[in-house]
Amino acid sequence: MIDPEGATPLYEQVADELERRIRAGDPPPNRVLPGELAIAQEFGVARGTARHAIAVLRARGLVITVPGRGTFVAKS
Amino acid sequence: MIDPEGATPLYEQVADELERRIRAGDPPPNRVLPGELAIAQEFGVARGTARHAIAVLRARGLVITVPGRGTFVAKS
DNA sequence: CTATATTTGTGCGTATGTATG
DNA sequence: ACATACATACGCACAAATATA
Repeated sequence: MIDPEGATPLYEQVADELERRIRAGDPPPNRVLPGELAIAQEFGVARGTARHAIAVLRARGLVITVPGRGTFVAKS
Repeated sequence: MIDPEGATPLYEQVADELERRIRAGDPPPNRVLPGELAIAQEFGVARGTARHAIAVLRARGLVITVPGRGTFVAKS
């Protein structure tokens, strides 16, 4: 699922996978995404990489991050 | 005692010092360790660093943490 | 039963240092 | 010089569990 040796950056691979899930309705709109640590652990990457992936989703308008609360799936 | 400039990470230095105390019987088995905030203040580190140090002690099997109660010295 | 205080759990934001390609 | 990735460390805020008044 995640290929550390691949040409595309890890944070992009993680972002793509998370986007795939969101579009599949997991998690649904207005629900929180797993936290940075949870994502980092699941994908076996550093927290910074998980953060970077979330930033990509934010740039894509898929999620909204609220400091101290979490990252929510934007209502499409 | 704690060297912020040292090569070894702060959380490890704190963990080592706490282990030294535990082995010296302070605190004794089944007694609670100082809380994360107390440890952080005493050593002049952030709470996250104190948490990390406690996690190390837990991994070493020296302490057991109970949410909402505290961290206890494991009976050796 | 409710309220409060304490402690751990979680989550985010940020900064710095190191290593690699 | 730059991008990627990891590790460490700081801070802040809120949630959950526990104990007690």
